[in-house]
Amino acid sequence: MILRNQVEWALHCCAVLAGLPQDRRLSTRTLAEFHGVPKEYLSKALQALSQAGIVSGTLGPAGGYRLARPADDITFLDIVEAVEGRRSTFACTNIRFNNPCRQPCADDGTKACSVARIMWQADEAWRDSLRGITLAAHAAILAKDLSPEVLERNRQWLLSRG
Amino acid sequence: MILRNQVEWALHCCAVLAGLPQDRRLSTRTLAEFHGVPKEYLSKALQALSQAGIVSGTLGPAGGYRLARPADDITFLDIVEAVEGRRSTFACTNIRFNNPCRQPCADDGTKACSVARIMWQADEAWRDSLRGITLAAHAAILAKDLSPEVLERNRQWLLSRG
DNA sequence: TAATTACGGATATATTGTATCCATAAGGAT
DNA sequence: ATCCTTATGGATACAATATATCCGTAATTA
Repeated sequence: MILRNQVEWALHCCAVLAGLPQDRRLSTRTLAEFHGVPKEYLSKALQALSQAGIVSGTLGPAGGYRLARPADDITFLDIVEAVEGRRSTFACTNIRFNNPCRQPCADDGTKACSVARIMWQADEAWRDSLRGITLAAHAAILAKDLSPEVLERNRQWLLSRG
Repeated sequence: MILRNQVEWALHCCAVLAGLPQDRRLSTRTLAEFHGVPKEYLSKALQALSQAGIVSGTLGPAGGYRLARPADDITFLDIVEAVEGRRSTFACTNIRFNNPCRQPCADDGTKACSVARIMWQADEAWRDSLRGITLAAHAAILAKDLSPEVLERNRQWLLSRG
């Protein structure tokens, strides 16, 4: 069980977009070169983000992507779910109903399986954690991790491409 | 991203074993019939549990599996990790190092990527949640969910098989 | 008109999950 | 002793998903 590579790419792309002026756009080509990942496949992830309303894409030359909302209104969970989907990591197939000695309606079956409830509760803890981190909060972390020089150099390289 | 079917099977098998006397054993055949899952494939999950020291398997007729430890000393996380492995759901490929304008040693690279740290923190929240539920705790939940009659009927069916 | 872009569909390949089969060793019953 | 049942582990086949590429279309700018 592991998340798609696209999740990592999408998170880094959004982090990059969050560090730029809202009106500036970056093309798939630029984002792919910056991160060293295949352009065509990255495009699929960006399209998923676009469809989820996290980024906004425009056509034509000088087109590309920008964040569709303020950075403090986009959480890591938003991005992960846009690319990975919203299904729980645990799929309950209701094997309790396969029980050969179970009489019909012995238990009503309206309640979810106790095992599934526990697993879904853990998923919710995972989501809560990711819901607690916005792109703005991540930018603050990044500012502590990297030197101003590195951040500025990246910024200039990206803005020179578009 | 989704957990193996084997995780669900392993959890239910362990829950069943937790409801039986410690000295009684259940065979793969019985566990597979009870849950309506393929015997050969379930066997792989039980072998993983055995190798992780969660259940103990013995050979020969009247052989089978029992819990290797008391039910209050086995957590959901133990079982999930035995079957699914201990890798994080997020694999960091360090795409930050692909940055074309990055100068060598601009940042030291000893620190994990900020994105990965956030994702791994969420994984830890997931693990914490599963670590908090033991098989004994689950048995108490099950006792509330199901009627004593159903539990006893299951118990008798299982003990009659072995 | 030409070039560049996002977008979406179709396809191909690689990796992983699911499932089965078989050989082996060990324990219990006859 | 012999036979049956069991766990264990290896090998294999098949299905589903992830990864990646290619192409056609529409929109936008120069």
